[in-house]
Amino acid sequence: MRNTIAKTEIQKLLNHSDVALSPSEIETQLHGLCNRVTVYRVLERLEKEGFVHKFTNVDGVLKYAVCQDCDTNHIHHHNHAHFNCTKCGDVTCLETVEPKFEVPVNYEVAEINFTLSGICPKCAK
Amino acid sequence: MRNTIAKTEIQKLLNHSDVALSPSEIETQLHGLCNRVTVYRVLERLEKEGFVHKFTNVDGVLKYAVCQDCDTNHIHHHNHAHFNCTKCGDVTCLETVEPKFEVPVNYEVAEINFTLSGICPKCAK
DNA sequence: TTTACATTTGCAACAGTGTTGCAGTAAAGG
DNA sequence: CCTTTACTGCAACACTGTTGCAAATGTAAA
Ligand SMILES: [Mn+2]
Ligand SMILES: [Mn+2]
Ligand SMILES: [Zn+2]
Ligand SMILES: [Zn+2]
Repeated sequence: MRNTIAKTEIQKLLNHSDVALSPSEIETQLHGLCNRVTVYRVLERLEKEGFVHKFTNVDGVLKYAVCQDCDTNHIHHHNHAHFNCTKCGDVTCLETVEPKFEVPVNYEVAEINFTLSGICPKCAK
Repeated sequence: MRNTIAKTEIQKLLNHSDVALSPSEIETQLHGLCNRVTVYRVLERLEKEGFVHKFTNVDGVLKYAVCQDCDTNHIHHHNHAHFNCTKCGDVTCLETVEPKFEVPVNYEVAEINFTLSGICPKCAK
């Protein structure tokens, strides 16, 4: 997979962001550097390469964030929680929060999507 | 809130369904009984009245399902899991599955959205 | 039963998200 | 520098969900 300007800039954005970003947020922050469609396709590539993981936010919109441990550990585990602040709108990875649960017999769980909403520390005070 | 034909039929659909339904699925099953927009507005009403609860599926689409214990217990608790079968596409409430988790300090959790995906019992064999 | 009126509905129009096909562009290696 | 093929932009599309407004309808009072 080739290193293009769009890819490089999107990777930079995600690396420097402390919140998960949606394709449209990324497009805005790129100030017209590339087309909307390219953002989608680059993100798809970055996910395949293991640089980012994606999830669906409570509002149904896609969000992308860098993988924290995957690149170092070479193991992909994305069963952590995501937090959506209803005040500032920020969506953050809670890498340390992994839900414990038990499903009824015969259900085979492959992936989980665990999104919390409420007030984040920044907005709490 | 008034009892209209649309509302009655949508309630029937949801009551008799063992899977959660999206507005568009409901619209289809109503065979043109009412407008698309009406489905959205009726569902909104039913949710306010406490007959149904809604959540966002892994694919970002809204899903509605009847409340099981709420109407009898008069307590609303919707922190249960939802299961999305990747084979048949069915989305079901797992009323008994409630995730256990702990968030970092200063995070105030108001609601949770916990969606599992994998293979359902029907498709497992 | 009729009337009055707030609620509900249909329609049209819209915003937003995500996808696809295709022609043109540019990265990477030789 | 040339060739190959991945990548990009554009246009067009499908789908989900929302809103404003005029017309229809449910409900309760007259
Ligand atoms: Mn994450
Ligand atoms: Mn449910
Ligand atoms: Zn916040
Ligand atoms: Zn299934």
